[in-house]
Amino acid sequence: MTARNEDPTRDRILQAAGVVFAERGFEKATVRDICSAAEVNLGAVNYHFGDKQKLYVEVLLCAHQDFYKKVPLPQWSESDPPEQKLSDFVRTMMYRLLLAEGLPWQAQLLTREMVTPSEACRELSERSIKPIHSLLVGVLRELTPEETSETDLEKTAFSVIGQCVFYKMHAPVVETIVTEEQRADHFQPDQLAEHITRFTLSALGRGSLFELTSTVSETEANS
Amino acid sequence: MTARNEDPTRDRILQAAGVVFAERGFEKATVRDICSAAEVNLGAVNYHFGDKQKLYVEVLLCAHQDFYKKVPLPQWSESDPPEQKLSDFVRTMMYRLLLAEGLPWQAQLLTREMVTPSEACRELSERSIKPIHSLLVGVLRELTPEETSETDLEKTAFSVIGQCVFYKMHAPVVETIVTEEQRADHFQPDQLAEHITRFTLSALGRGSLFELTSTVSETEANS
DNA sequence: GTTTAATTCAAACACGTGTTCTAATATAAT
DNA sequence: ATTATATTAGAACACGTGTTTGAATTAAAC
Repeated sequence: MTARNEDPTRDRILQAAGVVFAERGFEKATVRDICSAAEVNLGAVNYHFGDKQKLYVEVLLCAHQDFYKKVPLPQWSESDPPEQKLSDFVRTMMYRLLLAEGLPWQAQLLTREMVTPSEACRELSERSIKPIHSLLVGVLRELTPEETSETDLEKTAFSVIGQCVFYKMHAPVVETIVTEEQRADHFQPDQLAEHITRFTLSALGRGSLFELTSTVSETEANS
Repeated sequence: MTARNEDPTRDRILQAAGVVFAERGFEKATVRDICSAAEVNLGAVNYHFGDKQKLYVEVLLCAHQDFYKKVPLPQWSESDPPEQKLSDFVRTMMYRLLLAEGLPWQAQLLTREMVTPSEACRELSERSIKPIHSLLVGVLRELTPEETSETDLEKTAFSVIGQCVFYKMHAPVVETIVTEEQRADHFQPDQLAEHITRFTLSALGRGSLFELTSTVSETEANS
């Protein structure tokens, strides 16, 4: 049948476990579900991976490698204005967070770990998170005074990320507050990204929140 | 309801279930734990409440009533400057979120529901969330131009709340990025509240983030 | 005091979970 | 072909969960 493509049950498990874990998370995903999805015997997980947790770590590792090969972090040319970089960063963030359903399971799984890291493999989650964080800090450094402390930069980064993640994590909350129409009309990823970008730029003294379309303008609206 | 209370095991269960649910959440809290903590027979939960879920709803209802009688939302005098109101709001938020351990279990439980609402009783969670949200929107309205749309106000409110909630929800992430010392020195509730307040005010065109230490932060302004 | 209902208690039940066991089978080396 | 090893299969195990049961006990009513 299959020459040597994807038949070794180990790979089938890895694949199936990926989507099941991505859908349900570590706790709620059962070994039986995974084996059933992989069309593999129940004992196979323990035979090939030792136990459920080791399988999870393995899956996460693969997802991490796959994903960051296929979807590397954006890299701008040095000359790009930092406002543009921030805008891109936020938009990418919102896309990843809110459209993860449509993306391959790797993205979903990593997003899940980023948002609710499992106590199992913190070290691994760090590897997904830290690059994103430093990228953002780098952009923010271009947008803040020279003498800004590292601590303040980090808090600012958390302010940006906090805004983004909120819409993913607290979708239920948002749903109870804004109407269906409002959400359809004004709470789509692009619009949210624009709001967050403008809010942040305004906080950093670049542009103002509501008045002008100021993403790349030079208006020094100070008060 | 019943004039006579004190010991009826029902109350003991309610009390014990409160702290156990607050600590571990609905899923991870076991009926055995609760009954053991209440020093009550295992079957008592089912006898008095039907099942675990009905008990949870009951507990949440009580917590909600208790908490909002004891700790009502802050109400300022009309004359208070809106900057002060925002500062108070954010600080209260951070205290509730980050110091919930020290607060009675009701706060912890409600915070938990606010942050990860259980599918069981969404309607109940709404009752905790909406007042907070409208309070914030009210404050923000004073801080934004008249013509600001309701939608923009709401996004701005989510920007504020997102920043606050981030430190609660993603504590693990923060821990991987900032060092222990940094956290002890610069990431305490008061300092985070100040950053968030200044970030937000700056975004709204009031004050600037890093330069001046103008805003209300240290001044003991109790009302 | 007797009777009746409500409550407590210990034990067991039903079920889902991760894991392990042993025999059967495929795969490869000799 | 024979042997040795690696893998699979299905069943069973061990354990934790919420829930139920039925007898024992208490409290109340008559």
